[in-house]
Amino acid sequence: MRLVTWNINSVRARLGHVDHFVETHNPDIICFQETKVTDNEFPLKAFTKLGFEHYAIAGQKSYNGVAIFSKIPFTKNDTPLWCGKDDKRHLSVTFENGTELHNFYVPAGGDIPDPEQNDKFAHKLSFMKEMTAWFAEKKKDDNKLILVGDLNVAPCENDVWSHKQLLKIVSHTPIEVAHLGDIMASHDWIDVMRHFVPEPERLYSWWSYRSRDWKKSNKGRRLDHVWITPALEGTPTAMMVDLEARDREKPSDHAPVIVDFDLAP
DNA sequence: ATGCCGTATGATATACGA
Repeated sequence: MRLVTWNINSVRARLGHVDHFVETHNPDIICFQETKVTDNEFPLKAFTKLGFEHYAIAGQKSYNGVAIFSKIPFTKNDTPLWCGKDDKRHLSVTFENGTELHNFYVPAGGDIPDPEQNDKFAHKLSFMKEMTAWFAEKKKDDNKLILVGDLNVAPCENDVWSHKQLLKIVSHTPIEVAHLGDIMASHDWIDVMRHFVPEPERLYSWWSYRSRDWKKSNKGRRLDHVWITPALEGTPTAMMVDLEARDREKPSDHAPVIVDFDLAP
């Protein structure tokens, strides 16, 4: 089973990229973030044409939005109102073998890394705290869970181009890294990307639009994640960040992360 | 942190991304 997480930065602006990606990598399941489209405007036909018969979408106008497309059947689960907002940042589905997939888009958090001065940063921290409490509440040793998405935190030193220079930059501040660590501890989550590419190797999934040559400057960050619970330990067989997608004409600023599992959900 | 791009919107300026 091949699973993908991809912050697409507008699904409608990126349909050609999706076609190319699916033809090249033939995923079974794709989780998108930042679809930026309401459910009634979602370009579903493009996905059924690609063979994704099963889907769950939760979007809003302009901002946010998550979606799951799958060739494997699932049932959609109810999800909480994170921070009391219905802002379309989480989808959860369960496959027939009981594996539960969670697709998250954690708030970006704005520019100033101080919850007193910046409501967006306060929202990000609260969102992560709620995730910790929610998964702690849900925890059972035999839970087969996969969590993917744009978590907007690059936790390891080599998840960013300069650990030292980004310590006060939102996405790599110690408080965010600690909050992400709390979520990981809440269900003993395993970081699948770092299982395949351990520190101190550099590992990024996002590069700013603002550099002239993203590949040459390579000032990236690992904001996208794939985690599994211990009940699924050993099932991932390969991981790849698709740099080619980031290098195409008018790309998303995030690259797709591909993980292969020895699983038949 | 540098550098200033990209998406979306009752748009031609502004919010947001990170």
